[in-house]
Amino acid sequence: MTKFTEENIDTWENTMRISIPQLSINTVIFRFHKMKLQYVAMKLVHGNLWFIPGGYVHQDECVTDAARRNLFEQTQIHDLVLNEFGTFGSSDRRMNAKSDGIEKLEMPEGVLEWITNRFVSIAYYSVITDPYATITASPLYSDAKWLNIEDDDALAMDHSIIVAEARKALAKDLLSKPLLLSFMPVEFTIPELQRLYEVILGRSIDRGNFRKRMLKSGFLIKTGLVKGNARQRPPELYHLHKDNYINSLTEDVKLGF
Amino acid sequence: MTKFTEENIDTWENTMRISIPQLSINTVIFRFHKMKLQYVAMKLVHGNLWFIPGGYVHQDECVTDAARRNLFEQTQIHDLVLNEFGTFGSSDRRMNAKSDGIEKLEMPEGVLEWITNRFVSIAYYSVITDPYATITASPLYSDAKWLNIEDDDALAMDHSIIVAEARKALAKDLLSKPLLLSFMPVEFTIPELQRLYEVILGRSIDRGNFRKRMLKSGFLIKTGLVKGNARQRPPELYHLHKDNYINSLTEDVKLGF
DNA sequence: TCAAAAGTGTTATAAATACACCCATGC
DNA sequence: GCATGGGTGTATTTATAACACTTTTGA
Repeated sequence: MTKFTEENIDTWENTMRISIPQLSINTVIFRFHKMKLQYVAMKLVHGNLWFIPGGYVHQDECVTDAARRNLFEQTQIHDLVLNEFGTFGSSDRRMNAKSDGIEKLEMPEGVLEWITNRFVSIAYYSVITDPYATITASPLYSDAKWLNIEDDDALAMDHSIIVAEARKALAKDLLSKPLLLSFMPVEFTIPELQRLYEVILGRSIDRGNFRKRMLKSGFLIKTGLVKGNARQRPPELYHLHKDNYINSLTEDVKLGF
Repeated sequence: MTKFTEENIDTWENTMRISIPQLSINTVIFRFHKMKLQYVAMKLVHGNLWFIPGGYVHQDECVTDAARRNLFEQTQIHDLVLNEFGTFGSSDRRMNAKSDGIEKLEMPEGVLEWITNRFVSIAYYSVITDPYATITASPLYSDAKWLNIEDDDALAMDHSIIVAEARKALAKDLLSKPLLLSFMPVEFTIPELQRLYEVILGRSIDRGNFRKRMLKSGFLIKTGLVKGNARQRPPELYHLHKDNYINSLTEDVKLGF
């Protein structure tokens, strides 16, 4: 796709008409896949610039609904975790038509003006359960892929910063938001869970202590099955006791008194 | 002030020209005054509706700078704590010309249209050191006062919710942001500090344990003076050891392993 | 039998919690 | 003296952290 079709132009003109100008949504879509924390990045049709998914807020729609609609358009999944974690609003926050290869799309002047305007972006993160994660592209983007967060690939604009902040938000929300419901498949092992915590927190955790603490929480139910891995002792499979897990969550801040 | 002056109209028309439409800033300005956590509310000229301070983002200005400029316009103080804590963007988020008494201001149609438009608001909180807190009004507002957060007065629009969320943000930031530098005067007592923590956290704290924990942190320096209060043992005065206090702050999340 | 990773247990230290008791002040 | 809130100490429990040992598997 090297230029806009008539249909694309109509879609964009409609979007511009019904959306709040200069305000965008960006969502960091996470998954935990093969022991890696990953997020979705999309490539602009021309050039080699990668972005995280985004969209606009319709006039008759609240911001979180816009984020949810956007997420659905991108993943075709309803009812995902969706948490707002910050606003990105530097004064030079805009796409560059030349360096970003947007002008090669040969879009109408009005659309180009809209797209290259200064945008304030409200940032969300979401979590997708691994096997159901297919991402659909949009007219602007020709490719979508999962990047490992530990690889810190360079993204366009301030999107690398947004991803980094999203990871911090994950860490802060680990005890208060039901993230495991989305991160973990129906059955999983404690070592897998530990890797998730480690990559979110960015530090290693003692195996014995992690296990002890997790089992004491009371939301891990042993299935009796084991995961046949490789040439080592197979880890035991657990599933989440949803109610106990939800009840274990707390907004409390640990202050030490 | 019952209607707009020529000068006000000029100011507003300039604001509209240079600001991002449908995007606003709101700031909850806190102080700790006479053992109460308070915030600034401003009354619209007509009617009896109270709002928290707010403003707009100029095209050439980043969002946090806009919040800072706004705060300065309202308080005449530079360099205050300013933390973003959320976005408020429901689809019906707008002022009502009739019920809010805005139409009585007899402002030009363009200004009225701007003001009563749907706005997405980015919310900040700030903290002001008690004795320096004078608030200046604006053309829209005839009165400004400090409200006690525990009184939960009803504010216009979603502003009560914004204030409640701001308090939650204070609690979350208590260990990671240097809030005490702004909340406490140069000299203060440990019981005063404890009341601040209690009102922010919304729960009572054991006196002995609070004291022990605070003194162990190493950022409280005894001045040797006491605060002559009333008919009881006078509490000792302390001041903050700024470096030690800053060093004691941490972004770490306590997870238990 | 060996390496590798899982599972379990022990111990030392530190932190959280719940109190009890004394102290200084003004009335 | 006494009520009031401030300052101090202690004991119990719980949590954290470090680490050693055992188990299970496939090659």
